[in-house]
Amino acid sequence: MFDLALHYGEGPVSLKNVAERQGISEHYLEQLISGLRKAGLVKSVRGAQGGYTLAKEPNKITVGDVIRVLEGPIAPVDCVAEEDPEFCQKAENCVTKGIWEKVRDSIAGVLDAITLEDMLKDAEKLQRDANFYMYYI
Amino acid sequence: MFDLALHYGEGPVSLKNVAERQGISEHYLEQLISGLRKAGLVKSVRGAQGGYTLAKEPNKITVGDVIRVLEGPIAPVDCVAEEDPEFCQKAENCVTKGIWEKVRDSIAGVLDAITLEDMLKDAEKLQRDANFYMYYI
DNA sequence: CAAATCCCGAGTATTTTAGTAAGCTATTGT
DNA sequence: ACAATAGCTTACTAAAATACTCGGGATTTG
Repeated sequence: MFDLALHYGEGPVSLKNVAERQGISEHYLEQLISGLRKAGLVKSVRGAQGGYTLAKEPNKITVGDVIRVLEGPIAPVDCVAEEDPEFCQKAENCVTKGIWEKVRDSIAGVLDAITLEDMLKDAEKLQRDANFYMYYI
Repeated sequence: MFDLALHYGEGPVSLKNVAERQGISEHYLEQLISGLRKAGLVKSVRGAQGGYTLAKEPNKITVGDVIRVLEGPIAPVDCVAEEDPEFCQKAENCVTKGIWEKVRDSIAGVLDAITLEDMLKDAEKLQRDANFYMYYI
């Protein structure tokens, strides 16, 4: 998704290209992006010169959106999963459940606050810093 | 650890009792508490009438302390583990690493802010609420 | 038509998790 | 002394999750 954000507005990006640039197997990417497409985060264009594009602007997609599709609902333990939490008999007077809920919300808070656009900015900064050190040495 | 906190100041608590009260196998508890003892969070007393006690007051032990012993260093992904993070070639200009660091710190922040004493208070409240509903119905 | 791509379902190797099992060692009460 | 209690240690295991690979089909473009 970061790679797609990087080329947002330049037409469809093929998985072959993403695979090469990011060092991830094309087959594996296909599997991952399938879910992202079904979730409406990317659009696909079939056939030669086809590929994928983000379905929304990079600042409208959060890391939380992506993670929830790829990894499932945020859930430090199953009984406090964001979706379909696993039923537990002891839940009524369980002291740890409240703790896991706090953990879950704190994770979600972080992930939902970061957009793909934020990642682009961070990447630029990383690049600038790398260049700085290059010249310095 | 919560059960030991519950009986803090009453002498050693045997794993047999903890196992019965908390519905966890005694054998499994032995395995878990072994690490907690080595980490200095509990003290053991061998022999008949022996058992375990917290090594510090409940307000001096955080959930983070316990989790780190039982589950290892906090690490949403291995490359940002609190201890001995796994080396990654791409780390130099990895955009996601920073995100995972924020997630890690946010989890640690929650867990380190809750003490066993806090859990005792929460448990009391859960108990009060349960009683309230019992009378109400 | 052929090449480039997306699309889909199955299969797999490794690791982690949450335990079980068996047997030893230390202490205490009678 | 000795039996009962309870801690201590190592090894094993069953099930699930993870991170993939593999093969083949469906679409579109030149």
